[in-house]
Amino acid sequence: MEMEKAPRGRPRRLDKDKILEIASVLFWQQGYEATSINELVTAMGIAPPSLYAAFSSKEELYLAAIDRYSASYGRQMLSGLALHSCVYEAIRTVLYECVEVFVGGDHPSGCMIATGLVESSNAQGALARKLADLRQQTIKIIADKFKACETQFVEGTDLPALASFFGATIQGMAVQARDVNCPTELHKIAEHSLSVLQASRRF
Amino acid sequence: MEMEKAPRGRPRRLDKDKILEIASVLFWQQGYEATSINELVTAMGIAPPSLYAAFSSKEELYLAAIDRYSASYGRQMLSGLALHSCVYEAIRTVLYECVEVFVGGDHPSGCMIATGLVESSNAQGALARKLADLRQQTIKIIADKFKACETQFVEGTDLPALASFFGATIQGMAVQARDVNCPTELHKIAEHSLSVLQASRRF
DNA sequence: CAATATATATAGTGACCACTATGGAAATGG
DNA sequence: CCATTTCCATAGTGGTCACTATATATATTG
Repeated sequence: MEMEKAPRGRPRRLDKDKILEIASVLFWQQGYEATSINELVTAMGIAPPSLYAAFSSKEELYLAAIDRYSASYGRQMLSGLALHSCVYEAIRTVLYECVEVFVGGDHPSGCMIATGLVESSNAQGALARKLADLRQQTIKIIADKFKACETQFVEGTDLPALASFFGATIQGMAVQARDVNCPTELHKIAEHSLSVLQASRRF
Repeated sequence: MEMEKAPRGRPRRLDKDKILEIASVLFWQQGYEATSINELVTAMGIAPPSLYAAFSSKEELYLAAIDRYSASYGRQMLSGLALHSCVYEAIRTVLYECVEVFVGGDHPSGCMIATGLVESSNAQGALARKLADLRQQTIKIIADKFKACETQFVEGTDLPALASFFGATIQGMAVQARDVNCPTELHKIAEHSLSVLQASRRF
C-alpha cells in the first residue's frame, strides 16, 4: 500500500484552482495588459508573494488561466464534435454551445481565446503567438472532424477552408457577444453560418 | 480679397496628419494599452510636450487616430456599398476590400476597429464603448444598404440579422488576418459568407 | 519538545506610466 | 532693432507597474 508522505514543513493552503478561476474571469473581462497584479491579488484575497509562490510571473499565470479556460469552457464549446456523427448536428451544437458560453450570465461575455491578445506589443509577442496558435488549433480540430465525416460532403469540398470559415464565425460571434451580449442575435449568426454547411452537404 | 494674416509669433510646424498616421499604425499594431506615449513620440520624432500641444491626452489621440483610420481605410472598405446597386456585388466588393486592407503590406494586418479594445478595463470603458459603437454602426450601414435593396431579397428575409452575420464575418476575418495574414484564406472565408447572401436573393 | 520547511504580511524595489513645469530657441510683427 | 508669440527639448512630476527581500507566524516531522 502506497502511503502519501506529507512533506516536512507547513503544508500548502493556497487553492490554486480557485486562484485560477478568479484570474480567468479578470483576464477574460479585461484582457492581459489591462489586468494588474494588484487587481488580481485583491480579488483573490491574498498578497502578491502568495501569488508569486504559485505562479512565477504574470505571463505564467495568464497561460495557466488560459489552460483552465480551455479545459472547461473550451472543451464545452467543442463537445458537440465528439457527440454527433452527423457533421451538421456536430457543428450546430458547437455554435450553440459557443453562444451559451459567450453570453453566459455568471462570467464575462465573449471568448478568452477568440479575441484574446489579438493586438499586442512585442513584449507580449510570445503570449500573442500562443493565443493565435490556440485559435488555429480550434480550426484544425473542426477541420479534422470534417475530414472524418468526408463522405457527408459533396465531392471536392475544401474542408480546411470550410473549417476556417466556421472559425471566423466563432470569432465574429465572440466580438459581437461583447458588443451586444444577446443570445438571439448570435443564434441568427450561427444559423446563417450553418446554412453554408447545409449547402455543401450530400444527402 | 481676403488676406491670410499670419499670427504674431512663430508659426506652427507640427504636421498633425503625419502624427496621426504614425499613431494609427502603432495603435493598429499593438492596441491602446500596449502602446506607450514614449513609443509614440519616439516614432514621431518629437518630444512629449509637442504631442500634448496637439492632443490633450492619450485617449484623445487614440480617438483621432480611429477617426483617421475610419475616414481612410474604413471608407475604402465600405466603398462598395455605394458603388454597386446589385447587393451581391456590393457586399462582395466590401468583403474583398476588407481583405485588401486586413492583409495590406505597408501597414499592420487586421482591423483597428473590428478587433480594437474588445477586452478592456473600466478605465478604458469610454473608449471601448466608442469602438463597440463603431462596429455596430458598420453593421447598421450594411443593414441600411440591404433595406435599400429590399426587392433583391426573397420575402421575409431578416435583413438586420443578415447584416450582423456579415459583420461577424468581417470581424472573424480581422482576427484571422492577424493569425495567418494570408489573402487566399480570407478570400475563401469571404466566398463562403457570400454564399449565404446568394441563398437569400431573389432572381 | 526542537528542528524544519513553508505560509503569509509588510513594505518596499527600480522601472515605467501618462503627463507637465520651465526655459530657451525660433520665427514673426512693428 | 525689439517685442511678442509659439515651438520644443530638458528634465522632471506623482503614480502605478510587475515583482521581491525580509521577517514572522504556522504547521509539520522526528
